[in-house]
Amino acid sequence: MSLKLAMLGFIDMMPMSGYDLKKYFDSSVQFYWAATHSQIYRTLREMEQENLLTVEIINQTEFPNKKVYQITDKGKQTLTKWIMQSPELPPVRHKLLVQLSWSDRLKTEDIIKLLEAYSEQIQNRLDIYNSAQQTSIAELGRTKRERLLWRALQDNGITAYNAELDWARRTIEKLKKH
Amino acid sequence: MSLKLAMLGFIDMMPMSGYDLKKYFDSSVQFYWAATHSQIYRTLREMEQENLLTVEIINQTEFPNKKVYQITDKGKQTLTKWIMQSPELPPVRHKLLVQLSWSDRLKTEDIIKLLEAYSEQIQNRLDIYNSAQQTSIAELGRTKRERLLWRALQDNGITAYNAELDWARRTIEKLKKH
DNA sequence: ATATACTAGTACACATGTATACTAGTTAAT
DNA sequence: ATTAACTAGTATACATGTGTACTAGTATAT
Repeated sequence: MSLKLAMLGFIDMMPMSGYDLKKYFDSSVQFYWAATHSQIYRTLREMEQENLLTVEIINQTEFPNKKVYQITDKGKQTLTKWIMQSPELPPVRHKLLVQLSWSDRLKTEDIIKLLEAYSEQIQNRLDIYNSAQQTSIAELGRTKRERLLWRALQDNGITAYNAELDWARRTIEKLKKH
Repeated sequence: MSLKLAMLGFIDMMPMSGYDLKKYFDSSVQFYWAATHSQIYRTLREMEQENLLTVEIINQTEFPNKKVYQITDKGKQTLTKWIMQSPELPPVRHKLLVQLSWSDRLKTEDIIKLLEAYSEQIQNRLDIYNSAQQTSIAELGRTKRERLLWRALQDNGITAYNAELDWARRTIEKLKKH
């Protein structure tokens, strides 16, 4: 449902192809709702069958032909309905925590190495979030309030990853003191 | 893989049935790696075929018969290998953020209601994390260091949800000032 | 007396996500 | 001259996760 929601939102901004959608996903929502191209093309076909979208085949000479999807009235109504759905807690799938659960069989230094490697990954992600490019995406919002919202989405990632980084450092300290 | 890792870890503590496993999942790892009973029973069969586990059917008179699974040597080796795997960033599937992405079509008060409903969910989750029951689970660790680790897992959840709660409140304030 | 919850599983169907291979022309780089 | 990257999609297999129905006996509650 959320994949369809995200896709509908983009297509509502502007009619576009699956190929375009994939690029928009990768440059914006990727960090809180990633999608592969297989998923996107499959879901476009589904949404067309559900009459949320209509297709038009655009013939191109220099490039392969493309299918441009447009949102229908039913699609717009569905979009609004989904946006207002009561929010749920994001499901967590935290592999590192599972690893740590059973890591008592490792040497303390190896547990610390796990946490340090993890911290590095987080730091890389934070670097991307703080990059000028990410910031400028939020400024593409169509209204002042939409820009405020998009900045809040970016803030969410930065806040969450900073908390995670703090936690990793605290945990490393506790292991060292132990 | 992580499901198998989590299951192997439990069975390595003590031979047990799928039914037992489900209960352990629900009372401990559930918040960072949830599993349904369908998934657990299916995966037990797979792991037996891969020679990570052996089964023994225990006949019971007052209850249905049960299948008790035990870890093999290969299972123990695999467990250690998986624990040491280089950590990855947890994939994020944050539906609320997708909703907020396209929420500019709502009234500001309705966006705030979304964020408030979300905060409530987080608060509920935090209450569970802070409950005496959750705390005592960490104290069941078999060694001092394992207890330290299990407390760190609990700390991870508390830290992450507090950060999320702070973010939601900040975002509500920004929307109100707007 | 009846309904509910617990124990312990099997069997499916379906939804969602991932990974690759394939086609096929165009442009840019080494 | 050849390789790589870009555009735009199809096809398919597989992995993972969710939901529900079914069996069947025991214990507890109303």
